[in-house]
This record gives sequence, C-alpha cells and structure tokens, in this order.
Amino acid sequence: MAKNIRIKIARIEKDMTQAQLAEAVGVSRQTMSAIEKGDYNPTIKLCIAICKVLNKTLDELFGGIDYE
Amino acid sequence: MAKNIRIKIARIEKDMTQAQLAEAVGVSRQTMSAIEKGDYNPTIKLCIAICKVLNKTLDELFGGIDYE
DNA sequence: TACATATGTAATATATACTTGACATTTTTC
DNA sequence: GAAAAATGTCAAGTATATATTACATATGTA
Repeated sequence: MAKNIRIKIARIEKDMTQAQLAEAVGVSRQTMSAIEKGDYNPTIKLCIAICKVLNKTLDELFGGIDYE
Repeated sequence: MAKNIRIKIARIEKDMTQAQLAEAVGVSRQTMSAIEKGDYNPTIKLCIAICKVLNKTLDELFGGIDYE
C-alpha cells in the first residue's frame, strides 16, 4: 500500500541506487527500500532530506500519498 | 528547536484550537502542541492530514524546516 | 553461463512518535 | 480581576520508525 514510485523515478533520474540515496540522507538501505515500497510512513525530517538530495519538493515526492 | 509557526498561523486562520485540529487529524492535543513547538518530528502521514485540514500544501507548512 | 551489483525481506533490538491522565500556566472573555 | 478556555508540560505506557545482521532473489554485465 502507498508504493512511492515517485521517489524511485527521481532517484533513477539522479542515477543513484537505494544504497547511495540511503547513505546521502543518513538512513539504512533497508529503510529506503521500505519507504519506496510504502511499508514505512517516514518522518517529515527524512522526507525533507530525501527531497534535498533528489532536488524535488515535498509535494512532488509525497503530496497526496495515501498512507494507511 | 524547529518551532513551526506556519502551522499555528494556518490553524488560527481557520479559527481552530490545537484540540480541534488534533481531533480533525486524529492525534492527541498534546501531540499537536509538541508538533507546533517543534518537539516532535511528525510522520509524513500526519503532515499530509494536517495540510488537508488546513488547506495548505506540504511545502507551505513543512518545506525547508530544519528538524534536528 | 557465471559473476557482480541491486533490491527484497525476515528477525531482533532500539529510539522515538504518540497516547493518556493530570496539573500548571497563559490567554481570552465577561 | 475572576472565570473559562487554551496551551504547556510531565510521567508512564504503547506503537512504530529505523538499525543491524543475514540471506534470498532479481537484474545487469562479462
């Protein structure tokens, strides 16, 4: 549920692996995997860090996503 | 640290108390207080719920905030 | 095919977001 | 200024985001 394909696309546009993005934002590779898969409901702090690295806005990457 | 005055302003524009906003998004009053004060680093799910109630975007309410 | 790299995922542990209840303090309203 | 409403805050508990380790599967590449 709530698979976030937008992060994956933005990450691949930057030619980064999950491991590289994870390190850039300071979390584990497994955490990045879970976030892209929609298994985790990340904190806003982490979302902001992801946006910064991927040069996207919060709304572009997370707006309207329906976590439950 | 990271006091979020934007939420407070948007909340007051809607003429809502912390308790009313808290109930509208499904958390406790204390949690809303802590978020406005910057004591909590909320989840994106909760941020999205707050934006929905206050008719704001994620970037308007949370963009660039420096939680540490 | 074989090897390397990337990603998924399970188990256990820890940090912290969030709850509940209760009381103190501040702000508003009469 | 007093009562009421709103907000701050503390303590103890629960839920969950995240870490670590380890292994499995997928995907690319020689």
